[in-house]
Amino acid sequence: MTIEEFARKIGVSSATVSRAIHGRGRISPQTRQMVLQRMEELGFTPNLHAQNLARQRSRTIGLEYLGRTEVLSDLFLIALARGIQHVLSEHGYTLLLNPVGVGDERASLLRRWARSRAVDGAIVVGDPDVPLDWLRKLTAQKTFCVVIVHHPPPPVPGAGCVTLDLSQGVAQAAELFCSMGHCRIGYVGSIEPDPVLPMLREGVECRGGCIPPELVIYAGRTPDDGAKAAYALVSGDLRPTAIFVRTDVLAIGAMQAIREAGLCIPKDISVVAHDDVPFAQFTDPPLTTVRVDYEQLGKSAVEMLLAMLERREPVDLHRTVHTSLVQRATVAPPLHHKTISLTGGV
Amino acid sequence: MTIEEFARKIGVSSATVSRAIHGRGRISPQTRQMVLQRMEELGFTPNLHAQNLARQRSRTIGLEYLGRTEVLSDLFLIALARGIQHVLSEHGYTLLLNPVGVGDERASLLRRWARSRAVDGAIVVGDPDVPLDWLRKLTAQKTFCVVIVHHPPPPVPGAGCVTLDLSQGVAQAAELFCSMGHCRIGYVGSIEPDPVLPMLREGVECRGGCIPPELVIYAGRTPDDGAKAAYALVSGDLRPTAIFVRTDVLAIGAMQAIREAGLCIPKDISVVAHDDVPFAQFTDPPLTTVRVDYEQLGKSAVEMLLAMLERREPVDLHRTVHTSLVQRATVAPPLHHKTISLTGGV
DNA sequence: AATAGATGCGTAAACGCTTACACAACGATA
DNA sequence: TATCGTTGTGTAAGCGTTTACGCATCTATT
Repeated sequence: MTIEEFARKIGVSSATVSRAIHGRGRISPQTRQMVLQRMEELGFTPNLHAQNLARQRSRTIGLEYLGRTEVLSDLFLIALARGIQHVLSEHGYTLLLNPVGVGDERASLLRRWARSRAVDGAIVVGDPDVPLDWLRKLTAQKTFCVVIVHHPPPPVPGAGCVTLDLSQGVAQAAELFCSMGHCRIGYVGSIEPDPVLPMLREGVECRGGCIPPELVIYAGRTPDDGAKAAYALVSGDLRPTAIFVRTDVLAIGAMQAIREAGLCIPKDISVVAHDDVPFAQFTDPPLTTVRVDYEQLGKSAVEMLLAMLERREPVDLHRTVHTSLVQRATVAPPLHHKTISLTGGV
Repeated sequence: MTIEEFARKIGVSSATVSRAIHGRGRISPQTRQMVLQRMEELGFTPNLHAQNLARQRSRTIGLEYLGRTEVLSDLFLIALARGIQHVLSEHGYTLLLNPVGVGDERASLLRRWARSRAVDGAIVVGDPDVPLDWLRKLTAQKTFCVVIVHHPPPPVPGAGCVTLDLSQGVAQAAELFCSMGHCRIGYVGSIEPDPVLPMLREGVECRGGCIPPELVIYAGRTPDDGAKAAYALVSGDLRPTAIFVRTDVLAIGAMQAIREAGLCIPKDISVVAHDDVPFAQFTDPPLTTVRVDYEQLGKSAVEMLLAMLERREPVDLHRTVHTSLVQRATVAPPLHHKTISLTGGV
């Protein structure tokens, strides 16, 4: 049923129906009520594509991740998407997730979406940053963007930024390690470049500890990657008394590898991870990890984007989200008094 | 840039550009190549809404879950969505995820999407089934559907069905329990109605075991729910020697509760769960669970839907996906020879 | 050389909305 | 009573595509 047919059927013009739907323009309250009610009765819903075409906007925004995995494969992106969708749906917007493909491939898909007006705007998660010229091209097409990055880029008109500052949580982890007496710490990274290692190292070194380069491994993304890295660390000549693992997903594999090596967490080796995904509190023992409030992050980003899209006035274009350590049970003081054999366990 | 502007700019008509883009209609190969190349150069992308309006279709499908949680909150739905999106993107389709809200709320949103032509079709996951009249209304609006359910509904024109048959995996679990010598088995369910318990009970009883009604608890969805239920089971008068937990997510909490009760898995109590989500192999010990190939399930459903949408053939409107048990390390024979005190551990 | 069918392309009419504008009806003011 | 703003509604012109149709132009057949 088209708006024209529907309008005839209830004895008004299509313009009146349109005004009733949007509550804008001059229309008497009675007529509006009547139209709305009969819409309900007859089940009329305006054609979305015609609306989008006429209004020159789609009330849809895209979520884009420039990293090497897909949005639906990463727990943290899922949490982010959830936060975004909550706010979005309250404002009648729709979220579009870029499908498969990686990095550049998706970056250019987003540009197509922008050009075809599939989306009015986008939230872009950097990995860890966002190419500046690409961002400029996007905003030049009147597609508003909010980027989520570790370091704020130079201002780009039409683009906002929420920076995810990991330093606090990581500093707390360093402090915990050192206060427990750990001074030789291993590091299992995910993918380079990685802003976390320098932060952690600074925190550790200013307290007299160290993260020796030979105890740094960039593992990858999967639990298996984490397992391999942990095994390497733990079976090396100079076993660390504690390790920091860049993501909980890596850590779940790392912990398994450590167990299988006959070591006990946290007695023989302490572990701190990063992200605090939902399963982190259910590992054995529960994982001490840096909490990132991804839902909050998503909300901040989308609120900023909506402000840009709706008001079209320069809102505050920068926010920061911080992290903090949540202590559970994978950290304990090191065993200084004896050497532990790899296979013997405790 | 509109197609008209672009066409003028390269010296042809808009119709020619359109024909070049779609490769349909009468157009010389040379012209087509030229247009395509200049599109690349000038960065022209047709307006999606105008296309959708003119073609009366959006190449978009919706994924709908009629249960009580959101799509992005359930690991199994995420896996499903991933499988769907893979196939979809190969065919130039887009996936739309219904936002927040539960059950009926979303069911009526999907109807709106269908009426507004936001989606051409939908994949509907029942919980556990799909209201028949609702489905008929949907297909009556020319929105093709594929439902994923436990029991195939009577045929509805315009709707396909893939049934997820859990019986095999559950039967294997029953067999494993019994062959190990467990005969008093506890059950932690999720939400009723639940087709699994009858299946399990049948398998257990025909081998001489039992699932006493007092050892059946419908817990909920979260790990905490699972923990509470497991604690109740394990601290009751008649402790089961093995428990079946309806989902891995419940199980992860249940296992923690069992550990905290001082019991050892699998020595003191065996656990089998259901779903085989990604973290299942990384619990301690690795979880024996019924594997559901959600990505495959999603692929089957979307292939069927695409066949209907593209009108290739009256495809086979029914498929079945089966499950199977993956044995890891949470099952062992029961300790028959002594009574275990709750707090004492082993 | 005349005709018929292909072939390639342009013109213009949808597709179903929104909204600027026109206009009639009305009460308030001069 | 004449004038004026105000209010509610209808008319019609976009929005940017797709595609049926018509018209040249070309090749193949007689």
